[in-house]
Amino acid sequence: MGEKSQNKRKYILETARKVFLEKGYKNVTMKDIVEACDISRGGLYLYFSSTREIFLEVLKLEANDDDDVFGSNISEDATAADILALFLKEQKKELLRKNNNLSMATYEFFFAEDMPKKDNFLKHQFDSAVKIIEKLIAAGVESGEFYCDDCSGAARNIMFVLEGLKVTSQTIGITQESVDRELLYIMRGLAADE
Amino acid sequence: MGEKSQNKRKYILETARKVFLEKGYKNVTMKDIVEACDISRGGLYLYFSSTREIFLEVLKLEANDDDDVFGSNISEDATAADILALFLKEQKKELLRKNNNLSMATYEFFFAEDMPKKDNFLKHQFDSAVKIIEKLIAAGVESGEFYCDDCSGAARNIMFVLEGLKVTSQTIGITQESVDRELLYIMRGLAADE
Amino acid sequence: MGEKSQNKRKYILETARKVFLEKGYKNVTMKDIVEACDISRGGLYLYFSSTREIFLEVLKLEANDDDDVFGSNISEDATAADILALFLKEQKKELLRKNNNLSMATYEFFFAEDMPKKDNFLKHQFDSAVKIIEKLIAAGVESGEFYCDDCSGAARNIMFVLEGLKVTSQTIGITQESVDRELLYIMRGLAADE
Amino acid sequence: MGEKSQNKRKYILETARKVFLEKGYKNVTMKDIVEACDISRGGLYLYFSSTREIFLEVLKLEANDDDDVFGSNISEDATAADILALFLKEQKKELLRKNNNLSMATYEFFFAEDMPKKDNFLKHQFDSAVKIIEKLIAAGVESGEFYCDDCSGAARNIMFVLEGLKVTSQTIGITQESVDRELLYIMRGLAADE
DNA sequence: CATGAATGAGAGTTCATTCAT
DNA sequence: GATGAATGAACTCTCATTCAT
Repeated sequence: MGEKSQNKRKYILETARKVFLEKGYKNVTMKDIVEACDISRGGLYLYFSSTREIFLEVLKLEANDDDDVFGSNISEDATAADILALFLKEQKKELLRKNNNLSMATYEFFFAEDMPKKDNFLKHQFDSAVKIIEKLIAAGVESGEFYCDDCSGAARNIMFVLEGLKVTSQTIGITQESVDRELLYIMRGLAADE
Repeated sequence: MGEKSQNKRKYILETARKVFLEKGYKNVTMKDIVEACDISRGGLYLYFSSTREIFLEVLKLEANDDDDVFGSNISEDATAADILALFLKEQKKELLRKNNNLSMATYEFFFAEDMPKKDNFLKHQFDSAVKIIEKLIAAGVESGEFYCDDCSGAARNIMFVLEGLKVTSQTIGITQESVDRELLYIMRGLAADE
Repeated sequence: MGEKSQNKRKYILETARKVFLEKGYKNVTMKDIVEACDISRGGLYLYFSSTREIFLEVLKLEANDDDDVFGSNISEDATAADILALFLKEQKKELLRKNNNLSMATYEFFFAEDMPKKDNFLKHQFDSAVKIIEKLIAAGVESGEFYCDDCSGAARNIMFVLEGLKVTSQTIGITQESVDRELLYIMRGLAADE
Repeated sequence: MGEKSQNKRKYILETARKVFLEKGYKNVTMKDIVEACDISRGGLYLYFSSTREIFLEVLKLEANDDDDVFGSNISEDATAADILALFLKEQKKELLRKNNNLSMATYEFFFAEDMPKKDNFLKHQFDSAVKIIEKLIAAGVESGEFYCDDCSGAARNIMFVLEGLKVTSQTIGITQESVDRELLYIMRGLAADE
């Protein structure tokens, strides 16, 4: 039965997600997932044939969930600055969310596996985020909220800082104050009155 | 003989470095290192007892070598802007150096292993780099080369961007133009005439 | 429905035959046959319960088909020598027929499985072939075509040579010339003018 | 220690031989051999990496032992007929030796594995045996013991018969009388007074 | 009859680690 | 110090076989 099968598939991915959350990527074995799901060894192979495949599927689900980030909670009359602030706030939440966050495993995955650098979905995510931010800044400049003579550069800069924060939060840790300070620095850099 | 022993130790670390360079961190086994060093399995254990320990030692050596980065090639009458530009240029070289660079393995190591976040040498490196950049900027402001009302924030921002570039270069790839653009963006942000 | 069921049974055997042809005996799994037949795993078990059983059934069908070998294409006034020559020609065709021939799998089957040596149908085939050849030779001697003072021995000798050729063709290969030479040698041995 | 290592290697091969003798080729697993040798799983892999490899090595040893067959027990003044008779007697012994004989496993091996037909040592054995027999017959003709106008054909015929006997003895069984009868038939075919 | 998801035993393989020499 | 054979735990993966639907 296709539906039942789909449910089980989803169940496995959700369970596997928790395992990756806890143990990272490379330390997870098929056996770990089998045990976490409480299914048989062979049963797992009916659905997926490697931890790599499972992790990629988990990431896909994750990406779908993330798509909502921008779409919701934006009131009709929000200004560009409001939206950018909201976006950064979301990022901050993400950064500080210690134990419900796949960044660690994701980085590990991308470092441990040979992924194509030109065409992977991390790149797509990065590039599309840059575009969105660029538009927001441009809109802010238009409306007089922001001052910026290189919207594209500013957008990229923001994304690199966020990336830096993200990786830093995983390797050397980062405090809430640190994040606030960096995001504030960014917003200030765009402020019209500068 | 202590000296002989030290030499062998060093030989192992240098050889292991090449292995990590080629295969990353987690994919390297004690066996790999034994084979690369062409020593006996038991022999390796006389010096090190895990890949983790070896990798940490390799990183220590690496860190010592890196200390020279700032110390050399700076002429007496270099201005703050000169020095900062030089520093960024070094960073760029590092970023683009594809195959003689342990970043990949280092990131992998920090993601795959449970490291203390408060006290690890990546943090020390980061913090001391921030301090140095901050001083440079302050000196530049003093001399009128730079304009900046939050030297500390600017320094941290630079380091986060660099970290973002570094991780990005490993996961989704980065072109020389991209690096140039980002570094230019940073320098412009400090330019006095802004 | 019995008839429908019989058809399916036959379909499975015919499909399985192709699989054995391609992969031999021991390398074929129930899964292989299920997939080749495009039926369900459980479905196959309704008809057969092991590859061994299936192979034996395939061989039975095969044997039935082989019974025609002698019956057809023999004109009324054929002499004993003609018929023997025809028989050897058939055997030659069989020997050289590379890919539509179950010998390989059959040998493998008999070597890999513990079969009773006294009572298996290979033995029946062998023994009845010996008898037929013996009669042919006797008839040839009667008619003056052949010379032979041990028809039974000659018949067995022919069958052993054929068996040797058959196994040799599978293990170390055999050329058409080789086969011709051997068959000619046999016929010459029987020739009356020797 | 190379010598010790060689001894163990030999011990494994001898033990494995017994296993193949008992269970054939394809039914033997690495685990079977490990258990028969009473060594560790990993230990076996230090020496061999598959049952195929082990079987090939066993066959090599076997072949070396077989080389003596012709060399020994031949008195100075033996005639060609004597030597041929001796050879056939050896073959007979081999054929009837039920449980100390790798033929079964060897055939199984050659059927189950994809071996090159042009260049495998079975072929070498076959071809060189043909040559030896041919020479023997020629010598016998020379000395007046044999009559034969196609020594080469006769030699090949003998080998094919032997091959047929060999395979037949494994698949449908063969009695001592049968073997005697066939060998006698062969010798008679060569007798000068025919 | 037929399906196909599920199970679990078992084969293959690799390696960290030890230890007698 | 140094060797490398040996161990055994752990992991991957495949299938024969069952059973609820």
